[in-house]
Amino acid sequence: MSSYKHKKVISIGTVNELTGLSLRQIRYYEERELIYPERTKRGTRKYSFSDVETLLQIADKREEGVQTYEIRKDLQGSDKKVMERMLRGQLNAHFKMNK
Amino acid sequence: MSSYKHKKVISIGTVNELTGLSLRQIRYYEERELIYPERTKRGTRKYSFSDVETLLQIADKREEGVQTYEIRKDLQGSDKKVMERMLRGQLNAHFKMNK
DNA sequence: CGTGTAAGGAATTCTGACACG
DNA sequence: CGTGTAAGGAATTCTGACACG
Repeated sequence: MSSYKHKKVISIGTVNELTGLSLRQIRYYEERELIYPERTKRGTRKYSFSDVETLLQIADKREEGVQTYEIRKDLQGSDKKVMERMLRGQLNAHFKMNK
Repeated sequence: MSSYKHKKVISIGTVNELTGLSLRQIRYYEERELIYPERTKRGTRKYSFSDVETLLQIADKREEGVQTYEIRKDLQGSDKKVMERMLRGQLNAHFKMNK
């Protein structure tokens, strides 16, 4: 479930190819805390497919002129939704209170 | 289904960390046609999570002393099984002849 | 604020080869 | 056969900064 999508294995150059965003943009969105890549021992950034998806969403918002500060709030909102959904799923699985 | 698992986005250094295999070994198994990484324009190899799994299987076989030639035959055998399984699934979906 | 760029250094990856066996 | 290693070059990534606005 969290295995391939969230594993941080993609280098910034590949993320650039996957998203079309410049290295500068990708690093800047990290600085603004929209994404959270990991670092290898030598300090190179590693991204997950999930990060790539988020970057694609960011690119859309940016084209609409939305500022990074606003985008961060939106992303946190949808993160919360995902968490809630997962939590609900877990609870349902345990207590079998669905339908 | 084929999206994240088969997308070639992982560089050889990361594959080394994920599998514990040396760069030399990883490249050699490609030479012996056990795995098929893609190349970027500049020629660097890119692997998928699926390739990483295959490499893990190769490592196990090699520890048992199995030669690369034999391993290739085994891998092709399991590839065939996977293909058959997928094909059967497709057929079932279309003709609803399951159970 | 968001992004481009030149700068210098450090780490990565590539290939072909010699080595051992 | 399978893997290590030294070799030299090319490409990648990093950071901090100046620029425009």
